[in-house]
Amino acid sequence: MEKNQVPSTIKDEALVEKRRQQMVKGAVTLFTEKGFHKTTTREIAKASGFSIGTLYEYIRKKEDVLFLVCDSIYERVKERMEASINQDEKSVANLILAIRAYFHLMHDMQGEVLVMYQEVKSLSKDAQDYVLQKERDMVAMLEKVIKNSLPFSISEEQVTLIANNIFVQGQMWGFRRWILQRTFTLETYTEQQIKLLLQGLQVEEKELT
Amino acid sequence: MEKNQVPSTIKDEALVEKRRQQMVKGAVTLFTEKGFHKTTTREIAKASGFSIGTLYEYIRKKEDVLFLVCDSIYERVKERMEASINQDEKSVANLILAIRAYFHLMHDMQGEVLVMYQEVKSLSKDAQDYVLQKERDMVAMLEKVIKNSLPFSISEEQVTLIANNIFVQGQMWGFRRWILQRTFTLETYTEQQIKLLLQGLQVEEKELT
Amino acid sequence: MEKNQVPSTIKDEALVEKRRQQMVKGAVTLFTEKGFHKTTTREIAKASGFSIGTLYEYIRKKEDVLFLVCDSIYERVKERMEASINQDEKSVANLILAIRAYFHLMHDMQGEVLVMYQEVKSLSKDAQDYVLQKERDMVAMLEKVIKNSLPFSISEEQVTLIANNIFVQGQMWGFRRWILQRTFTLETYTEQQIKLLLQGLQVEEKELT
Amino acid sequence: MEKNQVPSTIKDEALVEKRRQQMVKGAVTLFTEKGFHKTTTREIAKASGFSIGTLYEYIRKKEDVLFLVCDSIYERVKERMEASINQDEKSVANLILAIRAYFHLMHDMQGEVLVMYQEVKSLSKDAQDYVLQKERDMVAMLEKVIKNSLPFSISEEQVTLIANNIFVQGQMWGFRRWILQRTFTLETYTEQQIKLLLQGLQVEEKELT
DNA sequence: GATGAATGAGGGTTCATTCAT
DNA sequence: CATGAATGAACCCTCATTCAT
Repeated sequence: MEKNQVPSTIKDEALVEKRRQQMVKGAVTLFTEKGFHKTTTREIAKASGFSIGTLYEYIRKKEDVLFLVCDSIYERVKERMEASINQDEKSVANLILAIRAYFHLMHDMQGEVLVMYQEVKSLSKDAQDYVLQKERDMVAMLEKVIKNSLPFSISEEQVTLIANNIFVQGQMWGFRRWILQRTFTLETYTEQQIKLLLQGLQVEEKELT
Repeated sequence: MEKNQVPSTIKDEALVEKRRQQMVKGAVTLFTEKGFHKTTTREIAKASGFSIGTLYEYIRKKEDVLFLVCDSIYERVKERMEASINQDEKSVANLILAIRAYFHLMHDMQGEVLVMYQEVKSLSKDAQDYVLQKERDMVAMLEKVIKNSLPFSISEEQVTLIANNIFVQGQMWGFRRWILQRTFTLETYTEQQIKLLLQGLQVEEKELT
Repeated sequence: MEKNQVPSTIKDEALVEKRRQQMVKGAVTLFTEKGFHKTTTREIAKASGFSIGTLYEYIRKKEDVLFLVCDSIYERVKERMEASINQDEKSVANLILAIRAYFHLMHDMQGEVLVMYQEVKSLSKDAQDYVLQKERDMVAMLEKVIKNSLPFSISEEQVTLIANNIFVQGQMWGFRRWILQRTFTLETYTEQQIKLLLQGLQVEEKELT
Repeated sequence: MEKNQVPSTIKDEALVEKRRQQMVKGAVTLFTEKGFHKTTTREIAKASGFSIGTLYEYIRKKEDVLFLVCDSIYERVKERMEASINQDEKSVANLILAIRAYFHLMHDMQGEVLVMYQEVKSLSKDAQDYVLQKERDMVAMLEKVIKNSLPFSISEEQVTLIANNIFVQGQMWGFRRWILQRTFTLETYTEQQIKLLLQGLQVEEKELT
């Protein structure tokens, strides 16, 4: 289950990679502006810098573009998260680091993430499952950091709940931007959410180093 | 800015109301299953129990159906929330009551809410503003309850943040059902979120009556 | 297995019948001139006297037009043959009558028959079977007449062979028109083929009344 | 009017010949399976064992492939017929020999012949004339044998008619295979047709040696 | 000579919307 | 008021053909 779920008639794999990057970049902009359905394949081709014919050398169906976009988003999210945090370090500081990194990421990828959430249902069942799995992986990452960072143990359930809370709070920064970004900056938003969370976990300030 | 944003050629207002209820009911089901774009006007007409010609006596454009759906959703949400809570009562118990009522509501309206979030961007700018305002009203309601329920005062900012957290946690129960409803029942989910919240607010258990 | 193998969104059955007649008429001309593949659906619509949108209210796919054409051809062939001959009369004269009627028919429907033979393979397997069956019915009709008309008995095999010979000789008049219609008129062609056949069957001239 | 109606950019004529043989072989299979129109040039290239670019070094247009196929078919038919019979021998036996050879040939080339008949109209007028001429040559060959083989004289017209009958009866074995090859083997089919023909010609059995 | 990436005209089909009945 | 046949703009996708390497 890889991105070569989407076959191409082009043999040169490096070229396929390059063209698809162009495609994803152009498509994200368009999907953000008008949504998947109102974006035409010709527009995607144009925004990607090639002709409609060429577009279809690299995908089979319009839906494939959406899949490629979703795939690329999670790939980038995963990359950046893995670069930012240490999943195995055992300290609350690491959890805070992870949240900051994640919120920051969600800030940078507001458009992409919004697109993904509004359009996944246009994917085939299979593709949806694939994307959902990536999301689960992401949440699992957060769960691991949470477990490792707490000096005392909490139930699995609670870990799940908190991980999901953090996950959607990150997305919410982009989804509900019209409301939140009027009151908060990314920094104040991040710090206040962290504070609320730690209080909820009853972790003393002093325990943070 | 009311639902008569959507004009009809029919004079008999009671009939208009009745027909539109049929429409919304049929449309929600269809939109839930296939999304707004993949649902045709003919399907909406059929599901509503009348002909395509008749459908267009009660709306101008397909988008109007979506607007009517969104409007109806918020109408029902507002009604039920107002019936369930007392916005002016000053006690933490009232907040807990409100959260329970809201989560329960989100549970009952999973399909509708999901549709709304995935399709609002298909509305015209004006209609989007209208729906967004309804959402703001809803959040404002939560903010009021939060402020009234706390025995000590917290900053406006924090109230906003908490209200938004509660708001999306309610939606999240439906949005992320594939993950959450595997681990929690609506009750365990609700109670754990409440617990986490109150700890975050550092409200002592005993303060609840 | 009827012509309502091809569903229509139009409810008024009489209208469906009428529009499809227009369609078949227009399509046969076009198919004769340029073949099925080189004829566009827009051309069919135009030749039928309605818009492309209307065309698709009466069919599902372009292939349906071809099916309707084939179906209509055999329907007309069958009608005319049944009107011209008496399947149960026991005389050689009746066979001669049948051949004359059939050749005459093939002459009148040269275009249609040619189209059918050149394009059937563009039909789905199911539709092909349906058309093939109609053809078999037609041959069976000839076989019956042959059997009834001979004063002595011949083998089943020979009946089949002769029926098939007559069948393709009729079509050949249209298929090979560039060669045959230079040498023969329909009448001389018919009479010579009849003569050859009867000699082959060793039926004495005098036996014909 | 030769096969070099189809120009090639390649100078090496032997190579052109070789590549075109590969092409025709691959194309016949494809055309038989899916017809000319539903076969893509890429498929032809692949089946021929070279790239699409190379294909176009040996032809100008897709239609050229069809022409080459038709040309090759008649070339092979002519070759084999000339090898099998003696056009100048004056005996009924020779006619019988010719028919047997021709039917046998049509049996071996069922696919090819069918393709040719269903797709010729896709050729340009010029190419059609060229193919038609080859067909006329073939019929003329049969006419010559018929005339030479009869001990008494019959009219030109009748010769034409009989030649055409034989010609289509040979094709019919392939065209109507679903019906005929259920009842006959190639041998029984051939012998019965010969018998019927000779009776039609009122040639006594004993006259055959 | 051979390759295969690029092109874009053009085809089949859908569906929101209208309007005569 | 209700109906449903008619319309055509617009969309997705294919594939013959070219040309730089």
